[in-house]
Amino acid sequence: MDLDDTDREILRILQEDARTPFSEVARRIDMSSATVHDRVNRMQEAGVIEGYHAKVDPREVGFGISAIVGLRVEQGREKDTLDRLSAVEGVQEIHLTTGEWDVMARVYAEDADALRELMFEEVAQMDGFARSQTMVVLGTEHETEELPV
Amino acid sequence: MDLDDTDREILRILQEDARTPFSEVARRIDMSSATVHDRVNRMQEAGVIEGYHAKVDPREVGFGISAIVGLRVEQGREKDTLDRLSAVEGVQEIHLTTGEWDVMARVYAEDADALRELMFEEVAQMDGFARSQTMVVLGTEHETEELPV
DNA sequence: GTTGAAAAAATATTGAG
DNA sequence: CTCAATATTTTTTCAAC
Repeated sequence: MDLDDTDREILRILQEDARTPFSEVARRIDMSSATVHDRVNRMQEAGVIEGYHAKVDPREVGFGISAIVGLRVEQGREKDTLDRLSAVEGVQEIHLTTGEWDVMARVYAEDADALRELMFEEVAQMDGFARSQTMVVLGTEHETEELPV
Repeated sequence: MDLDDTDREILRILQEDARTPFSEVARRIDMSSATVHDRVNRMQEAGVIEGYHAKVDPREVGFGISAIVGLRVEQGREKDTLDRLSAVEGVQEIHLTTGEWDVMARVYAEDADALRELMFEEVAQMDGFARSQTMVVLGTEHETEELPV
């Protein structure tokens, strides 16, 4: 889909605050809210906007620790192995990558103990993983949901 | 902040679709919309809900490639180095980690060429980084914005 | 592709149990 | 904390340019 400057402005506003009323978006970009509505609909249908999500603070809901995990997957069974990994609660992202690891995953757990259990008793024991490395996140210096559109 | 089951249900709904009208949230959890409104306000004020963001497909806005980057930071100048890294366009996340790398970052770029430029001509040249490794994301197997609350 | 206006729906607010 | 009623805003639709 081709996006013009108006579309990009709308995206910027909704990335920053997805609950901004269309009427206010319209005010800010100096157009009618019907136009905003129409453009947002088209961007949703085209898959440019994939959804709207409330960002919840992990700590406030009991996830006191997270880690970035590198994994080596045994050849020939990637699909099945990753499907099982996806289903593990606390596993938020799984990316196939070049370089040192086949897979990089982001996992959340309640505390260090739960993370140990998750990694060493659940993930590392799963068939299909040859090796893993857990990098515990000590802190997040910078994090944005907003792409520079 | 203490969250009860009702709060958690509201969080689940808003994590899945942040634009769900409060009246519909209320219907689904069988409460009045005033209650939902009140609870959402309290969760916002307490920082449980950090915001609402439209999820935009990176490819649709010109980011055809992304990478997970490991970095070693020279001791004694972490703060300044990471501040400068945060300001680089396309750098979405920066986490301090244990293990092989001091810092893990997620970066987005237009294409392989732009990623090379970003990494080797911008980041790797920055004072303060001793070493880096770029793991190009070949695909994303699983990704959710929703924490299992 | 955009607009303005009207109808439908949702949200904010208030007072009370 | 929750509800119900009301006042205010917003969303949605649609004829018209």
